[in-house]
Amino acid sequence: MPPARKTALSSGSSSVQDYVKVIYAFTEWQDKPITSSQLAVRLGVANSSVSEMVRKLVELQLVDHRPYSAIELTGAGRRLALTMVRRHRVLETFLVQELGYAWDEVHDEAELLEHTVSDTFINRMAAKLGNPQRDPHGDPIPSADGTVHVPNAVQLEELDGGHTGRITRISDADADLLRFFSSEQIRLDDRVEVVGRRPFGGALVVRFGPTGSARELDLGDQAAAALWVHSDPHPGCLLAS
Amino acid sequence: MPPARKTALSSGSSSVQDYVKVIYAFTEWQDKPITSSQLAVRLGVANSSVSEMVRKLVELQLVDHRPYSAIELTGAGRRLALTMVRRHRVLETFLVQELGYAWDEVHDEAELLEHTVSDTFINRMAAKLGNPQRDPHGDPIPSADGTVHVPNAVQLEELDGGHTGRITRISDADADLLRFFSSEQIRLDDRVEVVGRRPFGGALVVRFGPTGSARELDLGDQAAAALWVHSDPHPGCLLAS
DNA sequence: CCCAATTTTTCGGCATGCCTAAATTTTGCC
DNA sequence: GGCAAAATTTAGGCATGCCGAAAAATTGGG
Repeated sequence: MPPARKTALSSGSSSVQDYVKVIYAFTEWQDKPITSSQLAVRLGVANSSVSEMVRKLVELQLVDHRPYSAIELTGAGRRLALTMVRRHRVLETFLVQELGYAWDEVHDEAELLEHTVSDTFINRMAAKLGNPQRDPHGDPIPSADGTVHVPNAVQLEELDGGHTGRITRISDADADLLRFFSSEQIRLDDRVEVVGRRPFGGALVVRFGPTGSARELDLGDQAAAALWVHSDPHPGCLLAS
Repeated sequence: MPPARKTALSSGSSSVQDYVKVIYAFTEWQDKPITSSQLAVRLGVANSSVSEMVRKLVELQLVDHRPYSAIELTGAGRRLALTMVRRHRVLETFLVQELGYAWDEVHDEAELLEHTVSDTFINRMAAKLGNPQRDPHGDPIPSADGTVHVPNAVQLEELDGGHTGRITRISDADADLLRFFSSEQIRLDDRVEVVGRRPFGGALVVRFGPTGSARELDLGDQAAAALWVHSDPHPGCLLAS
């Protein structure tokens, strides 16, 4: 008897889910596919572990991979990844809105729960929340059928002086950073203006808050990379025709 | 460096938690400690697996055990078990009250989640629910500090004809049975009267509902064992002086 | 173009938990 | 009390995922 034939789309083990999720997250921003060693770093495992697991993911038809080349999700892999992303973000939203968690507390809890909860559970949470489109950090929540609307934002880091915009996304990867943003009262949907950059690769100077009472602030590289901005059209930039 | 020294009270693996939970659940009703083979049946694993795991539980000082004799929880074991029971029952209550789950849907979901959630998560759920004393099946919810009030109920099965009482607890072990109770409109806190027993080990005849419009019903052994009743004092029984 | 540095894979090992089959110990019936 | 049946433990294996070390493939600088 064949061993209980996986529902194809269905979960896979907790490890499989993590691998697929990280591969997806990488591709979401970089346009290059992820390499074995980058995957190892992000998962905190040895390169050899990645090699083995990737072989398994190929068998499960979740990724495409030729030896010594980069790793790309298949359609099924992408669907699984989107399921995991949806779970994670619905959970985070629920923790904040219904259970009074703070911004910086939700990531780790969601990271654990996302592997365990049923689709029913997620969908009922989402329904209770009114099927929100984004989570507390501004990350888009894929719908149950797997569609996502990724807002076209850029990292604050990449904007030149003079640009203005609205914060649409704040990376939840580093809880300390989130606490820093909290303490500086930097929040989703705040307006922001890039003033300039301190010389010799120094901090980014930005202005936050309403145009009258704006606070000026120095942001280090990590902070500037964690903030994603929907940039307003700018005189010096004709890309947005 | 010693390997990340367990917080003593802290979780243990998912398997350890299940073993401890089943050992506890058994002792909650039977006054004899559980044997190896009974444990195997309840966990759905082979006897040999139990032997191995019990050795590990002894090492972890969660149970006491001499070879070939029964298995008993230590203080730490009981504390861990109560933590798990609390988690399970808070989860069940939350699923029913906040997410609109039905009675018979919650057990399996809670069974999975109880191993994954943090204490914070459980305590915030409990707080949101107003720190309930019992779950949707009437099972008592241990408080965060590990105190439980077990209502002194007996299985309906064990009552003789003529006894009356109130249903205080309905075992959630069998979802089909729960659906049966639902369809028969048998609910927590309903009054019940034992009419008698069909001859030759037959079904138990009981009467449910308000004294005027009561329905009479035959209950099989499994159904009668799943219903726990707080029995009223009875003329023929002088145990409650 | 070639060789050394880097990346990736393979190879043996470890830990967890489970299994079946084979001891071993206990129990209960006569 | 003895002996067979039942319960329990030990022994040897399997699957999953991880590791470090060693081998193999790729790469990039001279």
